[in-house]
Formats: sequence, structure tokens, C-alpha cells
Amino acid sequence: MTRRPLPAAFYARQTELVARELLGAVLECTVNGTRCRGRIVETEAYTGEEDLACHAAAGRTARTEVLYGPAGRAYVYFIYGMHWCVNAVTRRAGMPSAVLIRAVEPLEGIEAMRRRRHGRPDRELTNGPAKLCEAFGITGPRHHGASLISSPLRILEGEPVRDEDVAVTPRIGIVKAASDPLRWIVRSSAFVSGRRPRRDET
DNA sequence: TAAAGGATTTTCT
DNA sequence: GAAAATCCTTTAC
Repeated sequence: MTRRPLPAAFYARQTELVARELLGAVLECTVNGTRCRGRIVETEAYTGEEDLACHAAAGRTARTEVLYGPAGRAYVYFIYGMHWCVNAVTRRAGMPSAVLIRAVEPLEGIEAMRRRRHGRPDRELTNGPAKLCEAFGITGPRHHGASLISSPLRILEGEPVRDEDVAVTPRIGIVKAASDPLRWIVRSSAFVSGRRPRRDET
């Protein structure tokens, strides 16, 4: 199926809106000639320096440089000594914000995903932010800072998701020091309903 | 089914 | 030196 990449203007908007509208879009990553695709079903907004859970709360550093750049690029970070996670940078240069891709539903390249995920059950291939990066072969060295419009890691137009199919769930206490530690995850599919909830998720 | 702990390295205090 | 935008296994009920 032919799908167009979402344009830079899509990302250059309020972060929460981008998080909502990324539901239904298609994440695509081609590594060594193998293409994987998945429908985005769970996202989370990180809104800027004032958002204490956002990496930009630490200010402009080598790590957060990409967040301060233009919208529509990939912010790929390494966490807990072993996992990669991927974000879409939003708004505009100088406004450090992004949307974390928390889960996708596999559409294409499922054999490669099973291989990279060591034969885990299909439900467990991509139902978490680090799981989907492992399944798709997304890593910082390969993809950090790359354009989501033109690089081998892209986000394509999908089918819009209706409001009645979206669940918004609070996520509490992600950062201990946060004075307003209430965040939201938006979901659009039964695919992630079987995911084990986080301790800080109700 | 839920809770707890370990893995493992980067990042900032 | 502590914590981290997580995942997986083990243990307990």
C-alpha cells in the first residue's frame, strides 16, 4: 500500500495534539533491506522544559540537543542501560518537546520482529516503547536525529482514529520531584489492552 | 494476578 | 553517586 509520509507541518503543532493525531499513523523502519511497519496505538506527550518528566527539564545538553531542533525528527534515547525508545520531535526549534511512541500494532515485517524479539508471542512484539524499538531495529546510532519524513525511519499517513476509540489514561508519579506529576497516555486499540500496566498507571 | 527485584549504562547532581 | 520516559523473571498469594 502506498502511503505518504506525514509532513513537517504535522509535527510543528501543540505536542498533545500531535500525540493524539499520531494514533492510527504508520511507523516504518527499513534496516538492511527489511521493512517493518506498524500502526501507532499508544503515545505520550512531553511538552517542554517546564514538564519535569521531559528530558528537556534538564536544559539544553548534548543529550537533549535534538529536542531543541526542528519538528519532525527522531529523538532516540537509551535508558536503563539496555533499551532504546523513539520520539517524534514537535513544535519548532527552541521549543524542546516530543511525543514518545509507546506501542504499535504490527502490520508488515512480522517475521523480522519475531526474530529480533527472540520468538516472543506476537502480542508482546511491539506493545511497549522499548519493545517496538527492538522489534523494528531502531537504535540511537542508526536513527537519533534523523528526519521522520525522509530517512529509513519514517511515519506515514494512516487511517484516522475516532474520538470514541481513544482512551486517555492518567500516569502518575513518573518523576518524583514533579509538582504536577499527572501525565496522560493516549491509546486507540485493543492491541495494548493486554499489556501489563505500569505501577504508576491506574 | 500482583508485586518485587535485577539487568546495565548513560546522564546529571 | 543516584536515578532513569523499561522489560523480564521470579516469588508470593
